[in-house]
Amino acid sequence: MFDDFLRKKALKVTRERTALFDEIFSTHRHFDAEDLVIRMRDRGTKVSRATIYRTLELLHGCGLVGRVRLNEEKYRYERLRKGEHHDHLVCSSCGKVIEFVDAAIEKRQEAVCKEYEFLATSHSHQISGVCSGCRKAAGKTPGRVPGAA
Amino acid sequence: MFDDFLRKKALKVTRERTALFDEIFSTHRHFDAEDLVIRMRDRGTKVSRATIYRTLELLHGCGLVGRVRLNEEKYRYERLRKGEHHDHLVCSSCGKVIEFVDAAIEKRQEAVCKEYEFLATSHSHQISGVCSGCRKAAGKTPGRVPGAA
DNA sequence: CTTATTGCAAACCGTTTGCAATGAG
DNA sequence: CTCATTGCAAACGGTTTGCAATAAG
Repeated sequence: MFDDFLRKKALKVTRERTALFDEIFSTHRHFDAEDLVIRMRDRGTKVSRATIYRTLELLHGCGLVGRVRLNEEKYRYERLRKGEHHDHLVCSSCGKVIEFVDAAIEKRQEAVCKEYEFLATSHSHQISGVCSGCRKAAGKTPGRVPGAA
Repeated sequence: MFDDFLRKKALKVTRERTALFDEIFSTHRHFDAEDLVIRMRDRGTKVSRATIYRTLELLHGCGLVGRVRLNEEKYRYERLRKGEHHDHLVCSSCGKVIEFVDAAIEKRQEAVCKEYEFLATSHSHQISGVCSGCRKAAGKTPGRVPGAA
């Protein structure tokens, strides 16, 4: 599908782009650019950081990959499936990201936009806190992840 | 009130901190660090960028000022009044920020957290799109603000 | 006096970009 | 062949920090 997008735009299907797409779509995980640098290295495919950023931009532009700032300095990416949408619970202790969907919230958002005559194009909704795992482990050296908020 | 916080922590009430607090609390506007640099200069009080950042950190830490990344590279700050909370509609054309509160959404969030046994400490909810002003002005060179997304 | 705070400039960190070399079509 | 793409390293933009000078308590 990325290929279709590229061809339609007369862009080139390169080894790097294909490899990145494959790697990203091989899991459902959320990731940041640096994770991808490492995953590509581990996988044995060398791709420069610049290309990673440029490709993520393309994937984001065509709607295949979502990009959000969860109140951090860096972007977080996730593969997207069309028509699907969800919000996030972010654990500030271990960095875990839980996805949730709530129809009532979505509906209320539409109402709010209508009220302000606001034409929404996207939204991001994140709840920060401590996940159940870390709450249980409280006191027993919670698993602080390197980059967690 | 900032003074109380400082004294309680055995920190010093300096000319710079007082001036920054006064300036920030003189309006309700949202602002970024750079706005503050300019507002302080205009006001005739010279304060270094470093001190601005350090003071914002303090104000944020004690809950007097909120800090969010509205999917941009920089932080956005806003004065907070205790017990008060709101979410944001951000116009990607003119940069305007509209605040909104919706009890139903807040309630649903609590339900979601309960479901995942997640202990929420904060949340940020932003809807991006085009405000009514820009929608009306559409076609007539919308007022793109320098830093708008 | 003592210790926190300030301003400066340099460091930082993630991301973006100019440019020459490379490779897809 | 031609033009997009790549990798590198340097640039960027906002934020943070080490340090010597300064000022609050």
